[in-house]
Amino acid sequence: MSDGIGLAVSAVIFALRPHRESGEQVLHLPLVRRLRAPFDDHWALPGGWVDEAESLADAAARTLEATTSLRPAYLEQLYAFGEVERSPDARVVSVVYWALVRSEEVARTRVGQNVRWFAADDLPTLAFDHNRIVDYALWRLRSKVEYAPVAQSFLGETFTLAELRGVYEAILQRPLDPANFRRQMAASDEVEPTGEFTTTGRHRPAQLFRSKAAPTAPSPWRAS
Amino acid sequence: MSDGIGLAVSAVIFALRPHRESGEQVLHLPLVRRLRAPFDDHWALPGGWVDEAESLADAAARTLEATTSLRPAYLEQLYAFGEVERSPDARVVSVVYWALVRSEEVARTRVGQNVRWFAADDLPTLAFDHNRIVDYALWRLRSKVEYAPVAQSFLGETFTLAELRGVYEAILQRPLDPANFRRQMAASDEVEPTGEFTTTGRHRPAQLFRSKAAPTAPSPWRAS
DNA sequence: CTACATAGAGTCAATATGACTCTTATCTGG
DNA sequence: CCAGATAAGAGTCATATTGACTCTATGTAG
Repeated sequence: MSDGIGLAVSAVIFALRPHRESGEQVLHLPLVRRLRAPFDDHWALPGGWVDEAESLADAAARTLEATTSLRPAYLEQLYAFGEVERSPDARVVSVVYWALVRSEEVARTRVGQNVRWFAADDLPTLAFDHNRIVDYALWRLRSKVEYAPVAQSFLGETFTLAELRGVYEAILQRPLDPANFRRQMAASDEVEPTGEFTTTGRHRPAQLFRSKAAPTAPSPWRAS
Repeated sequence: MSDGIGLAVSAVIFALRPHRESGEQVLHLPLVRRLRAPFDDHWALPGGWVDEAESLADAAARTLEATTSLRPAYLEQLYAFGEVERSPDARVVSVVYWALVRSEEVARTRVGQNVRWFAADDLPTLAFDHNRIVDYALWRLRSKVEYAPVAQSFLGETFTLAELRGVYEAILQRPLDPANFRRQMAASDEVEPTGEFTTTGRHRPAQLFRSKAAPTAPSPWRAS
């Protein structure tokens, strides 16, 4: 075989949280403070070593829950990073996943001293090549949201079209026309109306929708 | 660390070759005959173990050249396959790449007893989970050709639009309207006319084109 | 009851796409 | 040397999609 090569998994976990000042929904991700060298005291993506008895995806879900106690609504492999000098001293190949978690789930979570949420567009300098990894994950999320039904994973079982549009706007960082958004969703077969309506705050009640086709898995699985 | 986990690379290498009967251009890929257990005597994707001193992409290119002596015009990571029971007895994680090689390059290559080209849509039962991997690579190639300039990698420095269209037709397995294809290519900024023309066979000479934007790398690199 | 805000439907011009026609340039067979 | 045959390359037309915009319905707050 080969070896002397460490095999790790990490995850870029996205959630929507209100920005501390503006209050707008903004993409955030949880980072973990490193407690040993290399990059002692730097922030890093949650992750860990792959167990011999678990698949890569299982390892990603496990380490993600162990470090942040989050359970994602969507999980997909991002890329395997395998440059030689990614980590000083050791050779490490990281299979990185990206994940989306619902806002409810975020609230449920206690984050301690060593886990903290950061706005995705305003990160400190991270350990290893993790800044680059986050950039790539962001690019992938923003691309994928345009052609695949992933945005729903940020929301609960049912949601209004305005809420869903808010998710798209937060991801794409630009306003979308409500009427056109509604039309595209109606045509796209991604959501379906439940009969129910919001017993709303102060405006006309909005109909609740639910996702139709469950967000499809990565796609190696589509082939099977 | 972890370990006891073998880290391998494999490659799905596509080239266009005339189908043995119909003579049409068809996607082919080279497979390697296994000479030991497990799956002794089965055909498998070319690959090998990752060296401690080389990146994943380098390992893919090296093992690919070592087993098939092909040098690809395009190489991109496909997926990291890491199910527990992929390989009997051992635990192996395979980072799989997919590649495109020019037809010239194919001709230049001697393939021996233990390396053979197969039509991509008509494969035998392969070792490990390699059939599934090929299916996924095919899906990826067919998707990607619709929005990224990868088809050029099958051709040489210059080519006519008819040749390029032939590549698309072979990949997508459906005829494309010549006039519409020309229009889209003109609009797409992917190719540019050289001034030269084919000193043709028996018809009106066609202008030669070359690719404009070099086929972009995977995209973790676009972010940097 | 009035003002206001969002839900949701509809209009219109610009653009992209598929199917098709027409002209031009070359080779081949008589 | 001329008459097909064939592909190159330009152009036409009906249709679908998209962005920008308008209009009406239905709730709450005062």
